[in-house]
Amino acid sequence: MSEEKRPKDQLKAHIRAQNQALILETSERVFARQGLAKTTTQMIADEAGLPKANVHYYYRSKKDLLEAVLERILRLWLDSVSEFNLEEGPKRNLTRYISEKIDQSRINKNASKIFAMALIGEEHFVLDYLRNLFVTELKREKATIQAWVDKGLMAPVSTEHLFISIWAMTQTYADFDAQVKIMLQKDELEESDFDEAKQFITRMVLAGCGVVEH
Amino acid sequence: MSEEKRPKDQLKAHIRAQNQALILETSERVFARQGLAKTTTQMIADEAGLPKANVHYYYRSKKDLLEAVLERILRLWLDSVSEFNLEEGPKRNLTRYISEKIDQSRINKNASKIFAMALIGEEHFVLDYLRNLFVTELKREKATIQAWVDKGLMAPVSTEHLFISIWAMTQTYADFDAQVKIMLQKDELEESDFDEAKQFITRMVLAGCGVVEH
DNA sequence: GTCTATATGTAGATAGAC
DNA sequence: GTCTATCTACATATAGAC
Repeated sequence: MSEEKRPKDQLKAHIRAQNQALILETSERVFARQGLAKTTTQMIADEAGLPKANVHYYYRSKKDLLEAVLERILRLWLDSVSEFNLEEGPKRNLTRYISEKIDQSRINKNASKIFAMALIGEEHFVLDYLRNLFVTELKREKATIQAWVDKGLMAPVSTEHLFISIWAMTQTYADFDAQVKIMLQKDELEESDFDEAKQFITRMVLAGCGVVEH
Repeated sequence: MSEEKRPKDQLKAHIRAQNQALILETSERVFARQGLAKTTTQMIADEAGLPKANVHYYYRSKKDLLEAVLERILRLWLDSVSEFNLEEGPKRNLTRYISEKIDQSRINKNASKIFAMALIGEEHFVLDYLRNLFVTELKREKATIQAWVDKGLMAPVSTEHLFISIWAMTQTYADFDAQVKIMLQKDELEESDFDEAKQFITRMVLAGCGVVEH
């Protein structure tokens, strides 16, 4: 009975996917620029070139839309940072991790800002995500670091404070870029600024963790 | 001609000062809890036990009120961190600076959060303040650090990236406390958590800057 | 699936009696 | 200086024609 409907369904599914993608991309820009609460569905609709009712057709409420944006951000985000590789040792791993985090902030600044805004506003959606992340990811990294400590490759440090510090330092270049620009007295940050940040942060982390050269 | 009015004027001035203080303190709590945009003058009025029109009598607009809150925060803030003392050398100075910044975040968490929210939202008021701060304060600190480098007391580092990192690490314990709580798996942060943060951050900064022991 | 028109709620702000 | 009542604007969200 639904045989004849398939082509039409496929077309509809295509339109749906396209419009949803357009709305999500536009929302990410507008949310990052205006702030979560100041953003209106009207602004998003205007910037996407759609009537407002169309936005509400795909995402019933503004809250639904924000959560869809956050989900997309977080999914892409996890993929852009490598897991620790036990055999390579702390020096290479920490250096790569910091580099990837800085790249992530630079390349997808809007995503980073939205995440920070949701976190500072204590959005349940983001807190729940972090709790999950903690269980699945962080515990593994913690075990890896402990193994390096046991092998004498680095000093015993608090994994929690280490990650808190690395995240704070790397994300500040995206989330508080207005402050960073004032500090560096630049109108826009260049790739070289991010490279200097990488070097400085890596140097501090490796030295602070007493990572042995090899 | 105004001789007889003085007592009445003094009373009015007293009432004004008291009400303004009440409104500012309440606003700081509500802004930090709800976020800048989600906060309504009605919420502030309710929590202060005043009618909304009374709030608008003292602060004509919500924007005026937010700026008054920010001004109060920033004024108190500068006073709570010591300036660098050239003779003491980098180890003592950096250790004290980090300790004071962490204390500041812990003791006045709401102020720190409001500042972060205003910064991420790129409020002109805060950006202008930072530009002033840069000119007056940071240039002096930069000269001091350069003097230490010249004396061989520490490695040559970028003052800008150093301050960006210290600010990021110390403020993250206040601004993103929800994230920190999840990482440390605690319902509330205790003074001991902040002490551990101090130690970890200090260790990283001193080691990363190659500060010589003495 | 699209979009105009509209319902409903609530924000910021003020007039004007006390 | 206080506070009720109200104005205006605009937000979210939806109904219903196309």
